Amino acid sequence: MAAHDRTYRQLRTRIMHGELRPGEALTLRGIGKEFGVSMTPAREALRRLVAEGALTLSASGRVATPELSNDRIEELAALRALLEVELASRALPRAHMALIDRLESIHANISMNVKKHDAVGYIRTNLEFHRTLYLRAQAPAMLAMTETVWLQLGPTMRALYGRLNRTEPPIHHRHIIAALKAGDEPGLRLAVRSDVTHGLRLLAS
Amino acid sequence: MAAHDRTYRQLRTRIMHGELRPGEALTLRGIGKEFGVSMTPAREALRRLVAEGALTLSASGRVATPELSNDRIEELAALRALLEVELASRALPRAHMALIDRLESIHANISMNVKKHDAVGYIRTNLEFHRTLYLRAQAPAMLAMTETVWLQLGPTMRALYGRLNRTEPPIHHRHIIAALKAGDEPGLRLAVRSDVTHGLRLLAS
DNA sequence: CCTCTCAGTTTGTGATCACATCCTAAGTCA
DNA sequence: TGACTTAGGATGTGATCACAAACTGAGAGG
Repeated sequence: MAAHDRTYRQLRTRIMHGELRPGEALTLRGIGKEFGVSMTPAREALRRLVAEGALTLSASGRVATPELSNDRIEELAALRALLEVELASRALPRAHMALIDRLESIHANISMNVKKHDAVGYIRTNLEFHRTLYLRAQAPAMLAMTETVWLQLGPTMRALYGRLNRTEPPIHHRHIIAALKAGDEPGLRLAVRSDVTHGLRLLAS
Repeated sequence: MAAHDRTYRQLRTRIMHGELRPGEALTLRGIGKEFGVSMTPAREALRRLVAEGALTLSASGRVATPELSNDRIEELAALRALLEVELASRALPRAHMALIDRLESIHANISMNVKKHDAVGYIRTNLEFHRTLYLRAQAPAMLAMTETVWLQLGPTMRALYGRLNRTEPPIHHRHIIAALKAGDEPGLRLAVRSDVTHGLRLLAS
């Protein structure tokens, strides 16, 4: 596989899972050395992430993880709500029992990560929960757009859960599963919207 | 200004305005020669557009304008509806008279382009109409996301316009302006949704 | 007339280099 | 002590090159 693509993928998951702090700087030669490639593929990987909004580019060409303003966080939360409510709604008619079982299994993993106070693990399994549901919507462009929002929020999410110090798994996931079982579309929309905006709202204060 | 950025911008507007046909291929050396730069900035510009979904990357690394399936077109239309209705709704409370005057002036330009059968001019002024309205929403991330949808639809829009052979300016723009004047939010949402999905629906058939 | 083969050409990839700019920190002067 | 200066290092940019893979089209064989 192409070196630039490998580099891109690894950096992307690191960012989405919150393994990088907001404001952390990345250099071409540093990335190149870390992944054993030259500057060229490192540059492509970084510029691609910049294009997706996962990284910011300073006026002098330096690239770093974004430090989001409160306004930006609220806007991204609104985008998550808009897109994910639609995705969940489209997934609902196709959600059979196997999907619900899988969501419950992922939910158990989330609870485990909460207990272990593993922030990265928590973010990873939480996103897995959402992605598993949305995959059923059969809307790849919409899902891709949602993932770029997750990407933009990655470093900030980490900061959020660091200062939140959770002891309970997200209550809204239970509501999502219940609404899926009942085929209750309004309930599902509300549960997804609450889950998405819940944590981010209190970060922006 | 940086060469790769100049190249990127020029290509981007060409694609968004429908100056390239669906399926048209682009090469690094060709782009480089056309814009008077070497392969390096040409590559960065192309990869950035690929990252935004404006161009597709074949398995062998060749890059071309996308040929969208009907399902994909419908999905992108749904995304436009979702995002643009929200943007219009957010712009409504801030829409004062100067904005409405400006929209009416742009609408006159659209009518002119329809009369001249100028497809590229039509697409350009039509997008200008929407962007002018959405700029008032003060939601940069949402607007950026909307523009990447426009970008993905660019070449297809051109094909659409060619087979549509319009003789009248879009009726829904008048409804949008009327709703703005009246401060009628439900009416505005409906008008924007109709305008956005109108043309694209009949393309996917 | 159609299909397969293969050599020539085109194309993307990644490495390296020279250069201009930016950043940093030690040093200097008021 | 504090602000300014400056030299050295670090960093992004763009050009060029070698190489491998993919594509193209002409020609051979059926």
